[in-house]
Amino acid sequence: MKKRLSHNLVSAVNSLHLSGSSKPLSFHKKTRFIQTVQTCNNLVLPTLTHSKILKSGLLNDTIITNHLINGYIKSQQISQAHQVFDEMPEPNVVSYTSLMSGYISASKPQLCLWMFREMHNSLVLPNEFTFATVVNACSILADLQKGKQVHGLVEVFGFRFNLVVCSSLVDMYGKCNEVDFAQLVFDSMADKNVVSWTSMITAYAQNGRGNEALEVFREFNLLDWEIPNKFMLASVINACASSGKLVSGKTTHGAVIRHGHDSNDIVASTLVDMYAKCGCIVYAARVFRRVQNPCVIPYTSMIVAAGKHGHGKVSIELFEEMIDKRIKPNDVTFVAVLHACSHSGLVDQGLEYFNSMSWKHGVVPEAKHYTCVVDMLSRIGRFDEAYRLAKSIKVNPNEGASLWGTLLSASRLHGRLDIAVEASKRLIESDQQVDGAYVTLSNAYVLAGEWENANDLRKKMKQTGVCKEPGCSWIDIKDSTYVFYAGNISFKRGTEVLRMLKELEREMKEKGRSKGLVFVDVEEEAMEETVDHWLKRLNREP
DNA sequence: ATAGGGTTAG
Repeated sequence: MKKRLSHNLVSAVNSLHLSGSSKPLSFHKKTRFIQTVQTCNNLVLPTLTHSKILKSGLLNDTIITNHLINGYIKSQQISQAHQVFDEMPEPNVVSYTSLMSGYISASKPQLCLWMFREMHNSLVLPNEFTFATVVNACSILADLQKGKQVHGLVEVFGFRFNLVVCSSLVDMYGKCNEVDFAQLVFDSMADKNVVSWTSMITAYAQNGRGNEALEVFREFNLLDWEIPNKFMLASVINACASSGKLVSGKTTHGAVIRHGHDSNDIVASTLVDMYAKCGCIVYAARVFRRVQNPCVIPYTSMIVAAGKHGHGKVSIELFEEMIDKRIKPNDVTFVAVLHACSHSGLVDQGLEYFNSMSWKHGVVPEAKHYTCVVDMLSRIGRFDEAYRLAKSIKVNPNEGASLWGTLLSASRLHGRLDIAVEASKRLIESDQQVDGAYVTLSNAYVLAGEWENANDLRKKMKQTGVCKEPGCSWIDIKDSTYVFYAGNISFKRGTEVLRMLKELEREMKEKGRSKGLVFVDVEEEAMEETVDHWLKRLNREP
């Protein structure tokens, strides 16, 4: 590899022979030059060739300069690329589009949009590459408004029949949680390929509509003109995981093996995740151990899987194993570890990991990590620390919602009304999950016996039209899905379930694990009666 | 010359 690089370097210089002379290059030399820049993948080469081009006066040649821009982008020197762009007398579509996609690979999608606006103000017209790129920026930002604007321009410029542009539109609508729009675009497409089908499946899978994702997958298979690839299979398994479909998950696992994708890291990660979410931790572990040289992603999935099943110690072992193998943990890995510690009561170890993130592993804690720690501390009743930590960081509305939401539900469980009030105030301020905040706070009042406050809050909800959709869980048995709504036991064998819960509660109390279960997830006005009824019943019973 | 899809938490 090293040899090839230095060879490139030499040939770059040789192919130019430019020093001093400003003679136009021969076609042959230009081609040689372009080939050299294309293969460059180190930091020195673009700069070196840049200076050669500068001396030769070739910087006015748009094609040559575009190659230089791409050279800088490939070697991750986006600001240099932009500088070259700025000095171009006549940038064309490629110059603009290259820089735009450069900004995306530099994880600066905002600047990609900015470049697109610049382009719009110039006389250069966008092409299908430009649109695919800018739509991609919108989906990374999950910016529906921008996405729709760009979609309008796609129609205006006549790219609505372009396969790639439409695939990225499907993806964009999916990432913006507008699955029905995604379906609309998908249905309007004349040409479809594995990528567009995968985008559609992913859109459903990532929006909690696993059934429809599987339906689309079935439709794809019925066409029988292309076989699913690893991208598609990963997405389908994700759909199974998020809707708890073990049987479909196993069937898809079969397809993964048949198509020879079982050695793929990411596919294995989705399988680990799917089995863990469907309750089969043993299968999850088996799939994980079969991965040769797992990278950070399967490790993280397995850490999550163990943590979810209450094996926090195993999560920690996996983390340490990973570090020993010199695999660098990322931000998600730490969420997983902290989450695992939190759910297994390994608070001190969790705090230790949290404090070592930055200096030991080079991962700067973000809001989501603070949220985990707040969760960890408040779970065991260390509210004052949790509250202090939550107050100490700056968050955007979205992050604030999960941060204060975590604190709110924990403080309700522990009956810390003061913190519950404070947390819900902040939650309502963040203008996210307002419905949930109202309900949880009102439940906290109920728990503290402050019925009047609870009623006031209910009234306020009615006035402002805030209404909470009832939460639910479900399980698939054979071909049927059984759905259970929060606060509702009016299904078959409901009383049996309640009796079982009481029994579990008794055992937990005996082992000192719980101060008592809370059965007050009043989600709807109409259910208040039944819940009150239970509450009284539960209080009456010893 | 420049473009599209997969994973991990709550």
